[in-house]
Amino acid sequence: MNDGSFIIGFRYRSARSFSHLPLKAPVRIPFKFERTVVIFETVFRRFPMRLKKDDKRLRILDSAIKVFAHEGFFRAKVSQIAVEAGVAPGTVYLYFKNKEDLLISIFEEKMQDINSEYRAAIVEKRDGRSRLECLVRMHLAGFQRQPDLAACFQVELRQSSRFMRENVKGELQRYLDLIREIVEYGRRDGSFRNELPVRLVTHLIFGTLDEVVSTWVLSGMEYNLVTLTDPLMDLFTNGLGRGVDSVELDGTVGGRTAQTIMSGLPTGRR
Amino acid sequence: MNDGSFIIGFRYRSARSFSHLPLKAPVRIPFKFERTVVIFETVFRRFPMRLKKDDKRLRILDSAIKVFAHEGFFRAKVSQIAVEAGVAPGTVYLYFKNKEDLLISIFEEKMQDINSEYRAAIVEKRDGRSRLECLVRMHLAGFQRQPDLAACFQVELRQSSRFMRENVKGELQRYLDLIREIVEYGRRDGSFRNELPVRLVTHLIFGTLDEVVSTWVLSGMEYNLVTLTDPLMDLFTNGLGRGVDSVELDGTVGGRTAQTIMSGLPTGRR
Amino acid sequence: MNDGSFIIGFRYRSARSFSHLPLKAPVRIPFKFERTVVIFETVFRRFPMRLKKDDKRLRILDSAIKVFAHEGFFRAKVSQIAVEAGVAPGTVYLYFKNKEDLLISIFEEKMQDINSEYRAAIVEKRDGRSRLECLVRMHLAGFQRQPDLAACFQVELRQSSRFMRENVKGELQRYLDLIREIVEYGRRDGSFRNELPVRLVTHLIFGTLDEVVSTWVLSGMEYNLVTLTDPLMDLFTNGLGRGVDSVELDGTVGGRTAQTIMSGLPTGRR
Amino acid sequence: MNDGSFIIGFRYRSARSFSHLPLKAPVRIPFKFERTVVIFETVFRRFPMRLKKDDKRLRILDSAIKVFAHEGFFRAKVSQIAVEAGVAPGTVYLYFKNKEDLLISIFEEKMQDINSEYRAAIVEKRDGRSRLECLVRMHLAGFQRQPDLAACFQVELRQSSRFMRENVKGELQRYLDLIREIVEYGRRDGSFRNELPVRLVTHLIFGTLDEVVSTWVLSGMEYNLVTLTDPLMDLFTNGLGRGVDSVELDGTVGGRTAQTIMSGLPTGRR
DNA sequence: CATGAATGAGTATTCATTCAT
DNA sequence: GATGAATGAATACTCATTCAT
Repeated sequence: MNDGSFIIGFRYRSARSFSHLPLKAPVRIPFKFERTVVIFETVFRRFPMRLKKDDKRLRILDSAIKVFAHEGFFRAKVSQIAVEAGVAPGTVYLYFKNKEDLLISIFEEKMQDINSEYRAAIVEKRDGRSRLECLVRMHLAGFQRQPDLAACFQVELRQSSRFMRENVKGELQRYLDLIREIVEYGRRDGSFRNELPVRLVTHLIFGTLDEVVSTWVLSGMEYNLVTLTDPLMDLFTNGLGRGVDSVELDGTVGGRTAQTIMSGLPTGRR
Repeated sequence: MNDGSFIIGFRYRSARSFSHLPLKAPVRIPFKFERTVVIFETVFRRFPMRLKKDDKRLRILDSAIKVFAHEGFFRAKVSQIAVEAGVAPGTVYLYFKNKEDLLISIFEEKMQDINSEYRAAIVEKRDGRSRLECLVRMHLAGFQRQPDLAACFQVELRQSSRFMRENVKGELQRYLDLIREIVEYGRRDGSFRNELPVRLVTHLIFGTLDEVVSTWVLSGMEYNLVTLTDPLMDLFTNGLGRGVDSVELDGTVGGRTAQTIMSGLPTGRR
Repeated sequence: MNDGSFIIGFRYRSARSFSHLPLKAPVRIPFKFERTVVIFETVFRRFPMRLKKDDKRLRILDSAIKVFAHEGFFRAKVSQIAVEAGVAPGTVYLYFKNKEDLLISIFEEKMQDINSEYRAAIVEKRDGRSRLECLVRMHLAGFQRQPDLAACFQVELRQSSRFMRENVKGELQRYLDLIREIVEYGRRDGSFRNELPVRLVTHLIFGTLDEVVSTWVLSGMEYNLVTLTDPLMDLFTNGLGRGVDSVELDGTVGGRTAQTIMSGLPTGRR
Repeated sequence: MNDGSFIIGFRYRSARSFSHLPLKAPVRIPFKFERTVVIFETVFRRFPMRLKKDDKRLRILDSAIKVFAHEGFFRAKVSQIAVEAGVAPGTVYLYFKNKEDLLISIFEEKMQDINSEYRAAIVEKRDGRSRLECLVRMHLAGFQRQPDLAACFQVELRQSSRFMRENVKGELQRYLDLIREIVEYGRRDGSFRNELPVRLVTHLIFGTLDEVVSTWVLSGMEYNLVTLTDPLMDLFTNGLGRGVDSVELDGTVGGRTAQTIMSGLPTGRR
């Protein structure tokens, strides 16, 4: 859809709504449009900004998260989402192109927030291992905090073939990039082995986190996800192996590591 | 719309009906009828099809795998599956309760085969590491051999809430059990560290394999999955941390690495 | 979509349904297809022909005529048509692609009948004037006999832009051709003036018939259309003029003509 | 979809908003937003639009003509009309009761103008034939000058059942009356035959003009309508029959022609 | 067992119209 | 008067499932 053309202006919406933005192009307008949107609206607008509309849009998006999480994408009814959001069904279509756009938007916008937030937190850590631990912890904590969003991400999002085809290369890719950068950073600072197949490691990390969260979602979200951070970090960094050679040299290493790993695991789960 | 092409024959007509013809040209049964159709159904149509029932059931199941993989569960039409299988739509319901049952059955029956086959192969390996490698290799090779099944397992199967709720504890659980047993076996024979959180390790292994296969499916299945076996095994056993080789040279490195790795962790949390 | 592949079979319909046809290609299958359909089904079919289906299709078509005539195309509900035909709404879509296809089919099939029937009747007349009168009479009588069809033709059919674009050059054009042929025939046999602008005359005749029928439809179909045949023929052949020159030569011509013209007109209408 | 054209403004946003710009390029307002859109809405937007109300009402009416002509009544969107007129959708409802009222108003008001104008022109002609010719010429020229209006009249107006029922007796009737009066006037002054069935003649004239214009509209308005005036007048006055010239030479021809014409008619019917 | 014509419940989406600002 | 965001009624069409043959 995006053919590089510019669209300036938007449906049913006063241009002024964006006047509070610094407006460096491109500005994504989250309505029905599928193109880059730019506004050169520069001067002398004195009427007040009404942000209630954004509120409405957000309410619809959050309702969609809730309904998709509980009903599943295909079973979810747009009218139900509208009711949850306290709007009429038609209103949903003022803000989203269609039901699938709703699903895609959930992913894009929430993932965008996640990418920004995580990246900001991660760059403050000074070594690869800390960065990885930071990511793991935030990943688990984030889904724990927003279970419906977790359900959407882990299950429903995969319903959309358009999503699968187009968006893996979008925000999700940026998430994978973040992981990859952490691995590469860790490789350089000596946290991780130098010869690591980076792409595969990225899959290992993401796949494991994904699987752990999926299992948590499907199990009814009954335990604390975040407690898995430490043992996961241990697995990531040390693997399953006895560290055969080092153990041979120093039997105590295993023991010390063991304590570290075990601590923090929910006892009930094991 | 009429472009001068000819359509001969009809939908919902078993493709099998034409199997006695010397048809060399690819015979495609349309779901959308936007193609030329010709029937050479000329003679002696009364000889019975000698096909065992199980054959028919299996054909339907395999058609379902194909169609689900290509169209997605919700977009797949039962009539499509029937045509691919060379039966009437009603016939599908002689063998399966409904569309979802088809999906569940795919998983249950194929997974059962996989569980049996893999287990048989694995018990022949005499140590945990070999067993894990055997599993990884079979997992990757298996999906590589049956891409449609892979697509079903990785994506479509998650559509069914009934599946998600009931069947995770079925054959999939037995697959996870197989992984867990391998890990425990390896722990006992010294292949793996003794203190491993087994369940988490299982997720790490399964999640990684899952993610690797998913990525392969979504990337268009263009590369060779099986070649990932060795690097994956390395990651599983050794993790990301700097490790073994350097340890051989300098026993203290292991310790140092451990310290380095741990540093930066919020002390309060450990 | 048409990639040159062959598709064998058609939707939900036994090929035998067409076995009663002489099957000179092309055979229009009135389902969802938008292409010519040909069957080379030649031999040894012993099962009985079930023509009930055609009956059902016809019932739907006739219901559509009735509902379109009374409600108008856009206001007509497919479900209403189904109810009138005594079938389920979904059944309509087994026989017609969509609502507009229903409208187009009404026109095409009924117009086809009309063209065949009228042409057959007309060729038996041996001079242009008789042929024209035959056409006028059949046109008026035909609509008089089927008022709902008349309403469809005169009003509803024009709703369909697809109709307007594509079908004016189809069966309707064949009707106009019939008129044109009559005019040309009459020109050759001396019934009509030699220098007539044939196309314009065709419009004059068709437009007048159309207008007369439309007026009749819109007036509530309260009077007898057929009685207008003779006066219309007089107008067509003699025009409005006093036949100035001839009248000058022979005053009686006007009178004789007058009697001819007036006879047969419904007195109530004038 | 993107044909390189620029569209300035956006949906539901008054095009008028841009009327103060030195816009030379054609400004097309999109209804479907599949084009590049740019807004140069930069400055001093507070000067009031000095447009009389009647001007606004007229602009809406003219937009409606354009949109109805291009889209058809049912497919036309009120919002489309509003954008074309440079007003908000709600504004349309300040001037017109609803969408259908818009259609009716087009007819009533434009037809009123036509009736007045034509009548004024016609009364200046001193004999029936000249009057008829004047009407034919004005009819053809009028539609030629306003093709959108022609399309509305010929096609869209028939969509409205309310129109068909109520308004045929309104301004359209006055147009038919005008024709009838011309015929009667011509009858009295000897231009036309005395015994003409006036109402039928009115249909003949109106139907022919209507058909000729419809054909012109549907053919893409590619030829000059007005040039049809003379041949149409000839047809109206002289009909199709062999006539005048030969009569001058041989008075008996008229009789013979009459006989020839009549022969072949079913005697019983006359 | 097989068939496939018929069913009819179910829903995303549109757009004329309103009314608070 | 003018606006345009919000409304919500209205409906064509699909397709899983059934059951008479």
